[in-house]
Amino acid sequence: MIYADVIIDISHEKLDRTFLYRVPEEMEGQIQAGMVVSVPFGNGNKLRKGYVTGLSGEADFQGGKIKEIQALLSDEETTESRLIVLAAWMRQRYGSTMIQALRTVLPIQNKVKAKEKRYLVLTIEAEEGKKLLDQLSCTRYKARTRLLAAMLERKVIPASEAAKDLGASASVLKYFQENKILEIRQEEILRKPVDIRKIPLTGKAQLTDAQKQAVCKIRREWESDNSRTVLLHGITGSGKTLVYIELIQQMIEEGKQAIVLIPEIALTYQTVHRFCSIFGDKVSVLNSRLSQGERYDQFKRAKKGEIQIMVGPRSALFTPFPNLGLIIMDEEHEPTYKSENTPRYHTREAAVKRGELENAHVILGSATPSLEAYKKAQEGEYLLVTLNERYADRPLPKVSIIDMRGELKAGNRSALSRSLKQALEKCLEEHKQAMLFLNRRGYAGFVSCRSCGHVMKCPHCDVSLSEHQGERLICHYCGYEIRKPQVCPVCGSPYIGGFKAGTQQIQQILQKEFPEASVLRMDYDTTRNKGSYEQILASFSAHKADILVGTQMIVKGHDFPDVTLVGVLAADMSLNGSDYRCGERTFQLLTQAVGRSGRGLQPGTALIQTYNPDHYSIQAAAVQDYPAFYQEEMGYRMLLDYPPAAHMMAVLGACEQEELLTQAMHYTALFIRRVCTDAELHMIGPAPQSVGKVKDMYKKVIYLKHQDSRVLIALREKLEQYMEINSGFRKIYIQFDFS
DNA sequence: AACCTAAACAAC
DNA sequence: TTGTTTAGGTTC
Repeated sequence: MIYADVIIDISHEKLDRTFLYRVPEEMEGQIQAGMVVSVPFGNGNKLRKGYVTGLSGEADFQGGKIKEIQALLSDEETTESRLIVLAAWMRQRYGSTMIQALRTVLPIQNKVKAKEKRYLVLTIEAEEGKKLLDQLSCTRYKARTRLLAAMLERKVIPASEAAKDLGASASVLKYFQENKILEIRQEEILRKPVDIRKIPLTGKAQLTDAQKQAVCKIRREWESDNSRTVLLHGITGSGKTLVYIELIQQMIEEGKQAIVLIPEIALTYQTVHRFCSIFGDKVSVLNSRLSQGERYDQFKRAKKGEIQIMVGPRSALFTPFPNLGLIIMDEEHEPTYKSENTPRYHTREAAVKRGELENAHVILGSATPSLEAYKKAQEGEYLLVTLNERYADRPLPKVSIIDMRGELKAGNRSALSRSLKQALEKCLEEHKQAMLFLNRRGYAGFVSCRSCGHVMKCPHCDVSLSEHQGERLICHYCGYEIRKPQVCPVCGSPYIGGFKAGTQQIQQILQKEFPEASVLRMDYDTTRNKGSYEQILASFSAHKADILVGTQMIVKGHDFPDVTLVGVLAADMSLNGSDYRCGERTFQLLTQAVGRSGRGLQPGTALIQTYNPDHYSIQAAAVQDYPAFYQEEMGYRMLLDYPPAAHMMAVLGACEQEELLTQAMHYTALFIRRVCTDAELHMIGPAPQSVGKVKDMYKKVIYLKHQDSRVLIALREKLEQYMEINSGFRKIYIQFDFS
């Protein structure tokens, strides 16, 4: 007798576990984990869909109430079954309900109405049709005659075309339908988000020797018995994409499919363009701006074998390809690869897991690898492949670090240093382009009163309001907006003003300083409309503007050959974060930003403005020395037991009532101390999260560090049980976050 | 989600 | 006492 563990397809926390069902004898040979079955459930024995997650020889459930599986809804092992195994792994690794994990992994969330196209199909023989046509042409039925003549010629005509070009109204169609002369057939059409026709096929570019060597090294690894994940470390401008393209080509020739992961929507435009120009309609795209229906259609197309390459952000990892051969994760270090929703999975880990389950190769690519990946490469768990030369021997840009404290001493209080101003002048004279990077959107970072020091804060969040153009104050966390007050609301002083320039202000300053130059701005505020992102990039790429000012979204992956100057306006901004990763983040942003310069024929320069010119992240980024940075940063992580030196789990709590949250987190800490007496476990907190209140929700956190991730996972499971039983946690939202 | 049960509540 | 609403529990 065989039993199956089945998860019922009902989204409810309390149903989020397996139920044991008996497998009827006739199914014993076919049933497998991952299959979709129909089972009687609940008091009314209503038939419901369920997922088989495992099979066992004996029943570990007593009570004699075990019911029998009604039917198999899928009759073969599907791609989805492997995705279900991936979901089970995610549930266990990151902590979530199985249904939540299944929902992130399986595209079938809610039924989406398929878009349809209607066709007219002739159902009578040609001869009979001709006879009819002769009869009709003698009558006054002009529209009927026209339609029949066209139908005889083409047999199948799209309904829209018949209506528009032939003037075939509904009454005409009705006549033909009633006399069984033609039929209207409906065909589901799958929406295509990329219009391939607009992108010309260009074919592949020649690989450089360094790229060829990298490809060879990767292929050799793939031929070995237990091939490892590859970490492709290529400096900015070394042409990692060409290496990807070469390897994808190989996969397609072998009849396999490839997934290309990119950090976020921002990057899709250029990457997709690049892939489409080589692989044409074999490519499809996913991004968060696609509608539910479009998104679902892309998965369907992949499953049907219509496409071979899927390009998209982290959700593209779950594309149900029938024979997945390769997963490429570009810009592997990007923080957007970490999911913010439960299960809070990291795409890197999930990609490696999926590669393992599907027997597919995985390549992680970056100019500034995450410490996690680089450490694994150093230890031999990943294969490290390095690209050390820029494409076509272009030199790396000359970088100077500008000490802004010196500027202050010299009496320059502007956001632009004197050297940057000079460099901009020179750049504009030579008719080249410049990019200025400032990671602060809006007009000013915060607004405060010069006489009493009062800072304008958001009433719903624990952050200061940012000033935007048009005398508006906006909260960047919840979107709360008010008019800028004329006088200080506390002391009544009129001396109230903004501090710390944002991108809007920089744009204004530039327009004033360089009235003849045209300045584009790209940040969250200018890219909210569909297509605006592409528009800005396209117009800057066509040299319709001289200077591009923007937040971090401008530093990633773009290739503008005319840019010879990059200016980083406040390099230390990301250094002052409360996260242990801020050094790494700063290094990555700066390296990527500096790498935008000098990608064309002209050598480039870069200027980094900072108040911390001696910080190792800034120093290492200036000379693009990753190993040096890694050494330094890793030493710091080891010292303080931060990942990847140890594993860390954050217990995040959120609640509308501050008191309740404080108590609950206090008891959580006590519980942790009680159940885990391991001296190796380091606990920090409970403490307020870096932003202690967002949208009227108070937020607190406990950090737990341990060398062994299994200890943390076990602890998480105990905590989940504790919180399930204890009614004090009813109103508290708890999330677990691994890093 | 769908169903059942017990408790709370209102009306007779 | 009886009917009606509602909160809470159970589902292999």
